[in-house]
Amino acid sequence: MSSNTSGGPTRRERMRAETIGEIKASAQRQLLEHGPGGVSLRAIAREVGVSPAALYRYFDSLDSLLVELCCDFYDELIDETRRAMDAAGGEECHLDRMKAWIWSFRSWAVANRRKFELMINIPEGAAALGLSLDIRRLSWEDLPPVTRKSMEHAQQCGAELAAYYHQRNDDEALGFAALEPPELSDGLQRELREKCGALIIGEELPLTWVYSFVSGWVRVFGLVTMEAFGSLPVQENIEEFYKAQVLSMMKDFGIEP
Amino acid sequence: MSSNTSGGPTRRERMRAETIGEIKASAQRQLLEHGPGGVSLRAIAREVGVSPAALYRYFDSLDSLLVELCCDFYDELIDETRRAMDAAGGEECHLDRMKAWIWSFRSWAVANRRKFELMINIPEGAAALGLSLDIRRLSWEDLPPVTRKSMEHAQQCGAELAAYYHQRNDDEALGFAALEPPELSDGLQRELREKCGALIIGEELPLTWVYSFVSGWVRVFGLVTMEAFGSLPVQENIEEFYKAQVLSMMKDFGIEP
DNA sequence: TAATTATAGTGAACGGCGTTAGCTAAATAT
DNA sequence: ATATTTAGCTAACGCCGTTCACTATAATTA
Repeated sequence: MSSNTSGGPTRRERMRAETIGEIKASAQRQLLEHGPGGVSLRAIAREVGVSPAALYRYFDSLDSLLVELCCDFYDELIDETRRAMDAAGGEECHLDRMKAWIWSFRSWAVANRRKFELMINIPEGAAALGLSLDIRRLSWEDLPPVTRKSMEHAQQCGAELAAYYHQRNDDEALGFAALEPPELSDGLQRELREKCGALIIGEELPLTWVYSFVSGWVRVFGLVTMEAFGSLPVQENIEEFYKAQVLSMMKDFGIEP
Repeated sequence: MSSNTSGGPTRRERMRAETIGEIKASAQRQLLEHGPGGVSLRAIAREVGVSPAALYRYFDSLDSLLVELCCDFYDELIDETRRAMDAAGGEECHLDRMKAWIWSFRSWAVANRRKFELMINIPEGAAALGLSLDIRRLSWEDLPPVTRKSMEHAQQCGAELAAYYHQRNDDEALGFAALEPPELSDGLQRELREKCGALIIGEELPLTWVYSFVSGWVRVFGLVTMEAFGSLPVQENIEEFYKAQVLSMMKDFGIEP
């Protein structure tokens, strides 16, 4: 007597989904209160009103529960970033959309320090972009889920850069704009183009653009993690400092506002 | 019957110091093998050949043992950096000494990922520079020990920047060299000067220099942490990429090699 | 409808953990 | 020689993640 004949999810499937939701909600509460490492299966079981062993019907282990949480957080981040980018302007506003990406990344990470901590410390997630080497030989579907989400997030920005590049390239009056890198060996050039170009940005761009992208990526990553971990020297005027840093970056890239 | 009459440490003090050494050594072994979080008091006790409770004669808790380990690691890092800087050149070579600082920081962090992980994740250590606000009202001796060490490390580089500034300032032929920041509010200007200037660099420098220093600091921190956590896009030609980044930074600051 | 199978749940146990309390023996100090 | 400080012990408390054997209950099949 399954309701599957009417197409929708089974009654059991609904119950199961709801239970999973409760478990995750409880785990998230504990994460927000005690930080990663303060999340305990037994405490979750107590809160949900079930025996500890029962949780193993829903998750393989505490770790895999945390990984799933992590993926959810990436989805949150990606959604919010998408919204912020769309609010910044539609087509032809790629520069503003990139700024919106940076800014919403920062705000989300700061407003959700604990979640962000977890995302950074999750082993497979941290090695997200670093795995690029093996990534090339792996199909997208077989990547560790956190890695995939993390790349999805990076690509939001990379795609915008590519669009911006084409926009400037089509309009001959604008010409090119990118940081001129020092002389680079063939090996590094290839690595930059293959990994960062094809994987992050999604298509092949000139070396100057790829180098600029990676340089900017490192700066933004540094800013966001330092602020989230509380090790940014500036503390009272952080927002302004951020904006100044973005302006400096653009100036370095030869982009005037 | 204490050997204290002859000035040296007591027999008991020697024993105690040796035991502390054994404990730390065992803890470090576990850290290197299993990462932070994989260090257990009971396992240490087993390895040292003593009951778990006995360890509490030497350390207040597992956490404080980890904090002490952390301080030792900072000493290691600071020592190695000092060596590298001295090897890079004596007086008048401040630029090379700063490069050496960056480079040895990077190599140490990569060669000692596990230790570096611990240093980053130790709560009070991470908030090192971020605490600057309260730091101003605290005497140096009362700072959390990890914070002090971390600042000591940063100051190694900051002092060099100050010396470089004076060198260029004295020699009128060279003039100034620093990144021109965008227009900054009075509040941010004061914060930069007070916290980063007085605290990191050790003396007051022009705003352009302080801004350049903090900008560079963020970039280096981003690079080092990303590489240590394996999330740097470039993987095969990291060293060259690093050197390129340093060159780009210098170029941005208006410093030609 | 009756028999069967898949699923969500239980309780008890294993081995691990950090930490505390109370005790003993040895080393030091008086 | 006596008193005191110190290093060590055992045992226990209350956590933890995880596994195992077992039971109802819901869904499927004959």
